[in-house]
Amino acid sequence: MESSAAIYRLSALAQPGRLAVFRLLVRAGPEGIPAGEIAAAVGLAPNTLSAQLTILVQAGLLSSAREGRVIRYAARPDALSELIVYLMEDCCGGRPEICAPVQEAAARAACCPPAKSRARRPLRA
Amino acid sequence: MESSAAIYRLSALAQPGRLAVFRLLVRAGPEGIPAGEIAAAVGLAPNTLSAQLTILVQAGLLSSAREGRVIRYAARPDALSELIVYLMEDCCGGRPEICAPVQEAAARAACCPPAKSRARRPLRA
DNA sequence: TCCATATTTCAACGAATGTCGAAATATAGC
DNA sequence: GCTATATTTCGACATTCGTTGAAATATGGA
Repeated sequence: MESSAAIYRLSALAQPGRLAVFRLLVRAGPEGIPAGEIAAAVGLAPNTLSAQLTILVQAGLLSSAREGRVIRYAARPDALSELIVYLMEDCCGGRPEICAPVQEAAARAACCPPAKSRARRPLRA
Repeated sequence: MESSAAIYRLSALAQPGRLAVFRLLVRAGPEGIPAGEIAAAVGLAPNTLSAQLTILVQAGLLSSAREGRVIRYAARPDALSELIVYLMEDCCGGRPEICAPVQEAAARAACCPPAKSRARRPLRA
């Protein structure tokens, strides 16, 4: 992931309204939520929310799809993966004890059993 | 983790200079780097860097320790864990296939073999 | 004590950001 | 075509943010 893309995603998330929207949509899953319902849920004016949604979409964090009169927004899990990987890059540099807790925390947060234990090769060191 | 703390950390990272500093210190490990060397590495004026370091410290992302005339700054891995966990919270809601890729990506990014395979209980569904 | 080095603090400036009201656009149903 | 609903776009405003130059503080050594 490129540095500038990471900045866009981080600053998109670094605002109370947008973070609330993103977390709401992460919880909502792939079906997403129409803009109007999002506005009601997070307590933002429709036009204000529209501006924030635009920023989240441009950052790649959300996808949008029109369904008749409503537009559904959904979180893009890949965008989150990429950002996390970028932030953790080279985080141990040969000292596994440093980033192992980070890894474990991420695994726990994922709140589901590991898909299948695939071969894990240490990239460095 | 509290929402406001997450906002502080995200906006601390959402700026090119600060993100460069944080990543540099993540790579540098627990020994950290003196402020002057950081300034030279990322190409910021000492006073500008000082302001950015203050923001990163206040967000809890860095620790600082004076050593004689220099002040060493180091990344706090726990702060990153907490932020990642917060962003991934409830990310699957009963649909493991959604966040499993995120979890695997995080595990790969950690670039070291899993510390020890401790019991992994699915938190939800 | 005096000086050099390392870092921070202060005040000020231009640029970017978030929110609001009003108007515009898009879709569905009659 | 007309009306109602859903959402976006536009223009303006106050606020916040990042950088700069100058001055201040802290530490170590002669």
